[in-house]
Amino acid sequence: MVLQTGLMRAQLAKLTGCNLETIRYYETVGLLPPPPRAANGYRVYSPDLTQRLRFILRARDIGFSMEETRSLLALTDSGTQTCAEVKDKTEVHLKDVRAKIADLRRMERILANAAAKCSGGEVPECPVLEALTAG
Amino acid sequence: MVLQTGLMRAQLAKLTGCNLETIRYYETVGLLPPPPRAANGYRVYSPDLTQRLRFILRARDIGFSMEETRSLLALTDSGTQTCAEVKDKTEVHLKDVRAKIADLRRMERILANAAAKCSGGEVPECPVLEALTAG
DNA sequence: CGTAATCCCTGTAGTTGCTACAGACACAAG
DNA sequence: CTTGTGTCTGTAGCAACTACAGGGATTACG
Repeated sequence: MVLQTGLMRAQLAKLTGCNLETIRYYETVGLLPPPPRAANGYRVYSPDLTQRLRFILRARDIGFSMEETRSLLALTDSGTQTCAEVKDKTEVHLKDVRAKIADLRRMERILANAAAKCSGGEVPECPVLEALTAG
Repeated sequence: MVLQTGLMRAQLAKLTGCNLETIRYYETVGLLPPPPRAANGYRVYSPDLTQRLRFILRARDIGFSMEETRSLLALTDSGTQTCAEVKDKTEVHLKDVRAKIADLRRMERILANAAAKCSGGEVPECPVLEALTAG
């Protein structure tokens, strides 16, 4: 099966690291639009669908729910919302993203610290919990 | 019900923003240890259990699975692992955390950009997808 | 002091977000 | 022409919560 214009599902899965079935799932729940089909009925994925899937996977990986991801995607599916709506939602997401970054940085600092201490022979009394929950 | 030494479940839920039932769930799956009980059988949560729950919630919020969270917590439940194991796991988590931070920063930049463009009257052609998936 | 409201207990059922499997059709290779 | 691989569909299973039902304890009110 050779397609000059796009990828088939398994190729897309491999390229993005996404599970094969998850791609179809995202289509059924509306995160991905139904792609065009080849003559045999097989789905054909264009580069911009590939890109959209990558976005969804990243959002998932950093802890956004499907509804939040849907809302993020809606920012780009323009024409459906007013400018004020887009701006408001964007700022809400931005605040959320910055909070996540702060949490991750805290965790990064603690883990780096623990790893450094851990280079000796003994298991240190890692102060992970204290350091992370404080501040 | 007045307790001088700790919180009851609903108080803990309110304090941490966690769902009431989720606290009990984390106990059944072993992320939280079974807390001591008052004379009437009610759970009593000490400050360090409160702290542990906060850690779990943060980890969840930034996209760690329950198993990953369990593994992070195990770093602090010392005595169960060798130094080498702790160090290895810590470094794996650290790498993961840094990847998440990179993704989030990318998303932050894009959202901030979109919000800035959006201050005018028109809905811009937000290049959110392109910018996020590139790089 | 009774009883209604509220909070906790337990077990279990439902929801979200995937992930895997079963049975049937498509197509390339030997 | 059949064997193997890849796709299709629908449906079932799993992880991580979340909600609900039925029953006991405490507190508040008349």
